[in-house]
Amino acid sequence: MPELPEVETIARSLRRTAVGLRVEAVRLLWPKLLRGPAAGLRRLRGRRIVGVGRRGKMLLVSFEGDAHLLFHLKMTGRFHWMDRGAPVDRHTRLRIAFRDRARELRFSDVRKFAVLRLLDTPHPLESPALAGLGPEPLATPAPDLARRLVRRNGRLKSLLLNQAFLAGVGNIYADESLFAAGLHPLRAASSLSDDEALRLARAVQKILAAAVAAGGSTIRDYRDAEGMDGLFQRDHKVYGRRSEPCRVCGRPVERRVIGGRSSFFCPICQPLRPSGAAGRGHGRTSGSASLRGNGVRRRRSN
DNA sequence: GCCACTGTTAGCAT
DNA sequence: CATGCTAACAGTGG
Repeated sequence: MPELPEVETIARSLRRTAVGLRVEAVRLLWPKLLRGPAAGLRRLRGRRIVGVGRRGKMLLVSFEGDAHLLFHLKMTGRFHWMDRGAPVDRHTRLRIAFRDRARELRFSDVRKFAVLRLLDTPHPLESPALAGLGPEPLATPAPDLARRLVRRNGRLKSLLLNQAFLAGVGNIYADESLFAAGLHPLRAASSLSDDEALRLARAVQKILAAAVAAGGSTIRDYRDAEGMDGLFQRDHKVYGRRSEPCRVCGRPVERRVIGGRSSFFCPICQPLRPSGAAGRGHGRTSGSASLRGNGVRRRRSN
């Protein structure tokens, strides 16, 4: 389900509604949700929620005393505010009740892919659970992202989905970004001209920012913690539009499986081989430095 | 009933 | 480093 814009929207929703509340009880209904001993959750009793954050597609709920719940929602993870006495849906995996509150926060997950970790550190963002993630697309200058792109060999589609390469982009926003950049999902990243790489970096940022502003995309299940639908699905140009006319050129949108994921693109607007004068070869933009070469050698992390 | 499909990703083989 | 396959699980739709 949720990619960066959806998780960001949920984080904002929880920030509005949950920060400041003091925990009365945490009940884990599906023990496998939590990586680590369930007993640890008892420590949260009596503590207030002091903040809600996001890193990539991970949601971080922070409590007093250096305790944090780190959620990965995977496909179908959702939060709901419910009356404490309301019937518990069969997909509810976790309940958090608060002092002096009639409503409790429930986490549900139909497919049981979601993962929860309890962190006890003053610096959760440096925890090993987040260590492998690539940069935050909206907090990294586009030229830096472009430089990373051009150093890789894989297909654009797979690279954008690779969380170690870039954190937070999933199937919807990868396809929408590639369309916005006019680049074919099968293009090798290393074949991009400097202009193309920069175009893609900016397209990713533009699409993600617009999606956050629209509250994410509601295709099926997704809602924020307050039950609100996202609206960005209305702006999808290619995702889920197989055989429908491209909104720019009118030709049918194509669907193909790439790297095991269904991929939607317009074969005219996103040609595999660049045509026309723009974007051919490895030419550098006049007056600006190349994204390639004369770079500092990367040292391998130990 | 069967089959294909789904917004994710870890693990393993090649 | 890249790619392909499987599995984790449940529901929906043809």
